[in-house]
Amino acid sequence: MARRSGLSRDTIRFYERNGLIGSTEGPDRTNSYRDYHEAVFDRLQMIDEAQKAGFTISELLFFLRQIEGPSPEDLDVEEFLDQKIREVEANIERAKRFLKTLRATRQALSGTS
Amino acid sequence: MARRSGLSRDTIRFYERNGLIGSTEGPDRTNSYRDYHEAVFDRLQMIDEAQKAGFTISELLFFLRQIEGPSPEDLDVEEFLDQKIREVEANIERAKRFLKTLRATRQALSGTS
DNA sequence: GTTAACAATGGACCATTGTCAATGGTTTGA
DNA sequence: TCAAACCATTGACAATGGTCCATTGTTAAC
Repeated sequence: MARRSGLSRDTIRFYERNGLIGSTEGPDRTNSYRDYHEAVFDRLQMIDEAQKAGFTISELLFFLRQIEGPSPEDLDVEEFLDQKIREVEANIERAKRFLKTLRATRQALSGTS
Repeated sequence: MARRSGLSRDTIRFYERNGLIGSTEGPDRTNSYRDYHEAVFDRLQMIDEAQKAGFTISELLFFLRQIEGPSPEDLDVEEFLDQKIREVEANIERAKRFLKTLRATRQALSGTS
């Protein structure tokens, strides 16, 4: 799973410790090797994206719990999502602005040298 | 400066310790109060943006040094900038993708409840 | 049946990016 | 002149997101 997902083994176990993913006992009960559902792969991909988009572990936890099984907290989650959506949008705008600065600097340099 | 920039005093001093900004001795030499050039304000703004765009302190250091005073390392800096520009672009794309996920989830929820 | 290569666990450790607290000096206004 | 409100310095502390290590168990190839 580590190789497939591009994450390190330790990172995956770190996520597992934090409840972001689950593992099952492997088919061979005589050892303690982990086994992962296929869905865990997708989830890891999304965790990685979310993380890079600025989600903290606990935000992810909250979010993922909802995706998997809706609960009475739905309203809170909607607010949370709206909030997060605005945040990510703001991040994108900020990044775009900063990109302009970078490009301008890059231009200035190539003119100079 | 802290009030104007929206950063905490400690954060500003943290940046100063790390060489991202400079301060001068104040006009009154009998105390040890700092004084900041007007340019420091702008720089703080940009540091904040850069930081949120994923630059580390040391990357910023490298970058800012160049902006202020071009050096023989210009070529390295061009490479560095090109690299960083690609990174930020990739971040933006990733964030956009993730935004879709968020919005889809949001939609699903509001349909449900 | 031994060895290399993998797996699990627990806990220590790490870098990054700040934040806080203790201590002590300075300024200002009443 | 005294207090409230600043400022500086130093070094400890903290949260986050991992990473590493020592120990021990398992598997597989030879």
